[in-house]
Amino acid sequence: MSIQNLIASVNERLTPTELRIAEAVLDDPMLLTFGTVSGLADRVGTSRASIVRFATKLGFEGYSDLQKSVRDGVSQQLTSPSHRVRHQDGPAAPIQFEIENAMHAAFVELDDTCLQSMADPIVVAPNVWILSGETSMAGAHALYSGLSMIRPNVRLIQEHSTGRELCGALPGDVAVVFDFARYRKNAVIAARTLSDLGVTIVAITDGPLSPLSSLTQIRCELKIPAVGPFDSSVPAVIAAELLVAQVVSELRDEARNRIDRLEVFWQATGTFLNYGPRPNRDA
Amino acid sequence: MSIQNLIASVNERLTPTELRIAEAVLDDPMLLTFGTVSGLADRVGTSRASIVRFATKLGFEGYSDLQKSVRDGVSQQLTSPSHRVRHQDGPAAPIQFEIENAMHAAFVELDDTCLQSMADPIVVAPNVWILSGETSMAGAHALYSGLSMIRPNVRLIQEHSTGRELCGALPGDVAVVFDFARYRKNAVIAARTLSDLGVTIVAITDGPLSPLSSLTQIRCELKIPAVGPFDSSVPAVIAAELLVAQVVSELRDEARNRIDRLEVFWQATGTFLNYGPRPNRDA
DNA sequence: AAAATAGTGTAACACATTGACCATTGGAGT
DNA sequence: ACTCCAATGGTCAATGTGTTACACTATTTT
Repeated sequence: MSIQNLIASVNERLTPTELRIAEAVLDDPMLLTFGTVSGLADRVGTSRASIVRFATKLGFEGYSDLQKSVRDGVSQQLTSPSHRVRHQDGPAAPIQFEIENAMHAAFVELDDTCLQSMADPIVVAPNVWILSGETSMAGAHALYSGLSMIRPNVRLIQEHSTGRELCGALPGDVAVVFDFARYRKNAVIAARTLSDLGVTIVAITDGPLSPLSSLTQIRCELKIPAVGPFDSSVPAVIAAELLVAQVVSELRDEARNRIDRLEVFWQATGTFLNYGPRPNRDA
Repeated sequence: MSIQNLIASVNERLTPTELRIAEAVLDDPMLLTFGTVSGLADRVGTSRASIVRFATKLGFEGYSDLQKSVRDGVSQQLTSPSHRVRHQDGPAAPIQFEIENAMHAAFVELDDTCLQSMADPIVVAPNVWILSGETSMAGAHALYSGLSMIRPNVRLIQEHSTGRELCGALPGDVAVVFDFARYRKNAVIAARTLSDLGVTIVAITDGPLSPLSSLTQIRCELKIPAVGPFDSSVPAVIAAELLVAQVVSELRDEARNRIDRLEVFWQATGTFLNYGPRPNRDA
């Protein structure tokens, strides 16, 4: 059983310090294979005793025992060459290539100018409506999730309730519409109706030939790769996330305040398991 | 320069004892990687001092220096590509770079073995339940969208109706749970309850330290980059899409038939604007 | 508010490793 | 025979290792 699985099996019972040890070990397993108790303790910023306790909690006699176990695993890996080939190229190699291509293209398309032109109307609009076909819902959901955390009056429209929900749309509002080849009739018609109403349309779609492209200049055009029989949502999700980030940077304090208030709610309702400082946070 | 080459370069000047040491080391390099002076001395049948002299003759400061050199070589050999990816990201890497790194890591993690272990239970389960925190909903939605097109009884559980919906779960069912750092209490508790009920848990999460990891062996562990103030859903979406593709390839005709029937419905209800052959189709 | 408990660090320990130093061996040359 | 010298083995203090017992703190329970 690998050290990762071993940690996984007890991760609920780890103390804060032991968690830090686990993180360090998972981040760089070499620390265990070659390292010493003292080295690991210094690296984690704890005492040697805690390292030993960590080893015993994992079910070993002590650190030496744990290290021996890890080394045995490493020896096996080294002697069997199968391990090295397995990870080179997965079965998804062509898919991987396609998706990475599409991602590159998406990042090129979503440059500052494009993102700004899409974010500007969202910043000032009283209401933001998000429309999407059922199959490209992942991108719409990412946008909804992000936007609704940083500004009010964001609504994700489900296909079955298009009319009922959209009847509240007013001139000056913004509608962000996701739609890709084999364009959903429902989404396109709703977008056209909103456009006629004076709602600004922001289109996230797949090319100048899209029916959405004729509705608005504010749009981005993505390359959509296939994963198995279906289209990938990854480009749409990236577009949504970058758009959210752009809106955040334009709203500045307003967005930050809202996030702070949201955080208060989360803490009060005990939404999350841990409230410690996030591992990767920078804004 | 490898230890073999190093020995070769001085083999003319080795004393008989040193030759025996060299033979032992070449025969089993692990002796050097993990062994001690005493161990090696006993194995060769000589004194510890001779081992040290051997090390200095090879050009090192002492035995420790030699061992360090060997270990560095070994480390490079067995550092997996995914690990290398994870470690090359600097402190302030641009978003694009971070996301592409995370994608690479995701493709490495989601190899055949991993995808199969996750797809197998989904293929045979009577019911599939998809759980997710609100913030990682995009991945869950991608999975729901894909799976529900290729098999029946797939349900996406919203946080507010967890209890009402999940009470229909039975042993033998499968629950696919998305959850990432700052784990949603709701999702974790629901997963644990289902697990106790005898439902197979498939976890898409962010490491062995996730509370989900202690529930099941069937899981994948993704690196989640940050986009602005929020976490990216891209890795979760990719995992979902690859998983769908894997399930499709295992279901084969059953999935194809279902897609065909769905197509008939779409045509009958005029869901799409154009019915021409899809641009990117291959399965 | 007091007591019990869990978590953590400090200090002491027993032991292993290491390389410098010295002793012994064994053979080659004078 | 004797010296010389490289090769080898042994000893030992210094350092570093893993481990354990104990004390302190924070948290929870009573």
